Order: sequence, then C-alpha cells, then structure tokens
Amino acid sequence: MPELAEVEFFRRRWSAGHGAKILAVKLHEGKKVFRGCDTALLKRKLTGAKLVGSETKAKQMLFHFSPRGWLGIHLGMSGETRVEAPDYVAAKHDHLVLVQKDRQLVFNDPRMFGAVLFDDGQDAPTWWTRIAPSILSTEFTVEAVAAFLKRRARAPIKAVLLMQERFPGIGNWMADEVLWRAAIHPRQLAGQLTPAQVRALHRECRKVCTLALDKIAGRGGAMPKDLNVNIPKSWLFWHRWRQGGNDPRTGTPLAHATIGGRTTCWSPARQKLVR
DNA sequence: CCAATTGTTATTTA
DNA sequence: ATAAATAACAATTG
Repeated sequence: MPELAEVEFFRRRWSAGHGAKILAVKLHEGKKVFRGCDTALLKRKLTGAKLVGSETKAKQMLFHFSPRGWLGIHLGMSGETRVEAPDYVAAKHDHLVLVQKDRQLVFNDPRMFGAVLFDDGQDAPTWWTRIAPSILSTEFTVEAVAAFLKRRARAPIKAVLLMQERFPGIGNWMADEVLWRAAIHPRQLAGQLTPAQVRALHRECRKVCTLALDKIAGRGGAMPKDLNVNIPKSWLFWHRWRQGGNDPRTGTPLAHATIGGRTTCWSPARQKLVR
C-alpha cells in the first residue's frame, strides 16, 4: 500500500510514543522482514531506550532512540504501523512490537515485502543517508529530471517514474496520478517527451507530493482519522481501481493495462502518445 | 480454483 | 556491457 504520503501517515502514528521509554521489544525472529537486521542487537539496544524522534524519506521511516539506536522501517506492499493499548496481544503478522508504559507500537506486514533495519552508530546509517533527495527539495530540478529521462530514453515514462533513485516515494498510484495531471500517456518513451512535457512532469510530481502529504498525512495540521478520508473525489485515485471507471475531469472512460510491469490506469481522452 | 494486490530485487532477455 | 522486461517473493481477498 504505502507510498510517500502514506508512509508519513504511518510514521506520524508512532509519534504518539515520542519521549517515552521502550520497556520491552517483541519480534518474530527469522521472518523475512528482518533479513539484513541484527535482531539480537535491536532488542538489546532498544530495551530501556527512549524514542526521541522520527522522520520519513521516500518510502522509508527512521525512528531515533536515546541514548543510541536507529530503527528503519520499510512498509513494502502491505505493511502498516499501529498504536495499541498496553494489554493488546500481538497477532500473527505483528512482526515488531515496541512496548511502552501507556501503549504498544506495532509493525504489521502480512506479505513481508517490507523490511526492518537497525543500527547503533553515532550518526544516521548509510542505508538512510543514501536515499535520494526528496522531490520537494531544491535538488529536484527540471534539468535533473530531463537528464534522467535521457538516460532511460527507451523505457516507458510510467516505468521511469517508479525509479526511486530519481523519483523517491513515487509508487504505482502516484505515478498514474502525476501522468494523468500532466496529460502524458504512460506508454510514451521517456526519451520522447517534449520539453513542455518534461516541465509538466516535474511540476506535477511536486504538486502531487505536496497535495498527498497535506491530504493523506495531514501535514501541518491534524492527523486524519484514516488514510484516504481527505483525498478529493476529483483525483484519479478514486476512479482508477475498478474497470469501468471514468475520468473525473472529462467523464470519459478510463483505460487499464500493464505498463512497466504494473497495473496502470489512464485517461485516453487527455493522455495521448506524442510523435 | 483463478486472478489481483499502492514494492523491490534477482534473473533473463534484448 | 547495458538497459529493459520478467519472475519471484508471501499472504490474503474477491
């Protein structure tokens, strides 16, 4: 499920536990989500530590502990975080639980495409610092996008938008939302975009990220009750999932196909192949 | 039983 | 050798 703004939503859930000590750590040893993680070290260092802060980058979350400890969580396809009462009993797919006095912080992931990482160094670990700079940072320029599209010239633009090294945080539905807003056909080859299309793509990437963070994660305001309750009906988001949906702007039928290996939805009336 | 799933990575193909 | 396409991962739901 989780892309950029959803990841921020799930990070914010756990911020209920900021400033509180971890009394115990419960985890499902040997499960796939702990590949590449020293679970013994995680347990030893986090037990008795205090959760002091957290942040998100792309599709990843980082939780910082005092006196030491960096906990990284990637939600994969089906992961989520929850806050449960102190007497909650962990369920089947609750792979990591941080027990605090007044609550339990739960990481749940049925499909286990997600990942948990831990590092106890002084500085943030490289698996965190090497994540590409945000689409909303000053480093995400039209020139950088144009150069990247040139290097991926023979791939459909839909596939290119899913590449995290240049479009960190963009996932399947956000990619479709960006292309729909920019009026670009998902099958158009990256090297075939006109300069105007590249500018539109850059602009809509930033716009969709900004709007999604506001609507989904409630950035700068109150935390939404649920993930999608504030997403406007005018977005492609609400119309893309089922066959038979219509473009909310034109009322014309939407099309579906597998592009770049992923289910893709677009509006043929507005998104046409150029050249 | 069959097909689908908002992600990533290893492997295969071109 | 490089880049694009595909398979694989695991579990559940319709």
